[in-house]
Amino acid sequence: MIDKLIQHINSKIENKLSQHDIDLLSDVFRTKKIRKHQYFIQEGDICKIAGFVVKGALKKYTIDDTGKENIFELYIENWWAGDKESFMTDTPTPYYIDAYEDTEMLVISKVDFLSKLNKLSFFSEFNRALTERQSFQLMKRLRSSQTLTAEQKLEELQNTYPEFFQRFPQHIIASYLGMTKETLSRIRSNTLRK
Amino acid sequence: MIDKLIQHINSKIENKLSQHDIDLLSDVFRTKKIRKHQYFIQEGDICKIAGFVVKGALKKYTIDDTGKENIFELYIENWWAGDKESFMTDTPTPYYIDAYEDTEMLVISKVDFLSKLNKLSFFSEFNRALTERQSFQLMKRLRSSQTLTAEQKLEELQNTYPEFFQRFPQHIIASYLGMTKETLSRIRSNTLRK
DNA sequence: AGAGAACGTTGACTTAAATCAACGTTTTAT
DNA sequence: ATAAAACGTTGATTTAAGTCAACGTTCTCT
Repeated sequence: MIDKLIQHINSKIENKLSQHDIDLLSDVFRTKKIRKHQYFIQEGDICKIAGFVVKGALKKYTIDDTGKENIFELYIENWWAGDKESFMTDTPTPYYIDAYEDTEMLVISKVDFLSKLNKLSFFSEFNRALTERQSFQLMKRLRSSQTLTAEQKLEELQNTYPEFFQRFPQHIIASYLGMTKETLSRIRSNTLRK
Repeated sequence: MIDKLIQHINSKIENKLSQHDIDLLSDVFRTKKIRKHQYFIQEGDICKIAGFVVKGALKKYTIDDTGKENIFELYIENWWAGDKESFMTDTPTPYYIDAYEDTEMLVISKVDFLSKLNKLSFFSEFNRALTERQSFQLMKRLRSSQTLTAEQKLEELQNTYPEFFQRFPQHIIASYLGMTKETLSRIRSNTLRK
């Protein structure tokens, strides 16, 4: 199971991992299974672990005062799930993350992350690249959120992460895009008609 | 002039900079002045430099097909201006950055950034912290963009960056918040009335 | 196999914010 | 000093998307 993580890290760094690195990774990551509908984190938690999705699907969202879910991230295989801000700064998370499918993750504690991984040059390089990439994606999403119409947002997501449409139902995709399920449904029937 | 940069970096890292570090920084950063209305970067540029604002104010924006400016970032003293994605990945930027006031910056080339700074542990620590912080802020802004009303967005900005309201006119603030100047004006007159 | 939940669609109506336009005030440049 | 540009406000109108509600279909669990 650690293989998928090794592959993932290898794909993002310059030099392949040594056997020693691999042993160390096997040591600090542990398996965590989350059944459908179960929480990985809940609002108010101070996140002590972060997780790499080996198999399954999850969603990250807030719940507003009317009880509505606002979804911000969707995770499938090879994504990192968690609230990095809560993890790094020891502050309560505003998010929930729960499994939309039965999920298997490799998780690491903050203690191990800081004391064992982050001082390894391969890992800090990997982590830097990942953080940077996430920040580019966030900037793009903010831009889309502020400038695109609902129809354009849908089209962009279909180009960027087509796999989401295979894994999540429409009402979840709609919330991720910041629109209602009704709006998404209408856009789809309009664009099909063309 | 380099003093402001030194102070800024010192405030974000564990151990203070040594004289040697300071000399090195003085060496790789050069001064750049930008007069009001002049560009720092333009759409299509591959950004070869990034800059620290010593004095002045700038805005980062795209221009849509109708010619409208959509503002995404505002920079004043002690902010880093540039398109990091273009800078790091050598891709054309979609943004313009221009000076809203006469501005003085300390700029660094990508070559020096990679070959001289990033291998210094104090700088990579600083850079990591900065990138991480920006990514947290972006997540928060995306969340606000998707879940808050215009009135709530204004209130949040007044709490987060009250200094922007002293430095930029309302129509620029409005665009930064993803609303029109008319909407911002109406919100203000409504909330004053209360 | 059957009940209930989850999901997607459609229609009628509402609403927050955008657009369009006009106008007064302030700032800027020469 | 003065003309032009930049800025902010207000009113009338439009519009994209949200809300509310009903209904049919498809999963899912036991």
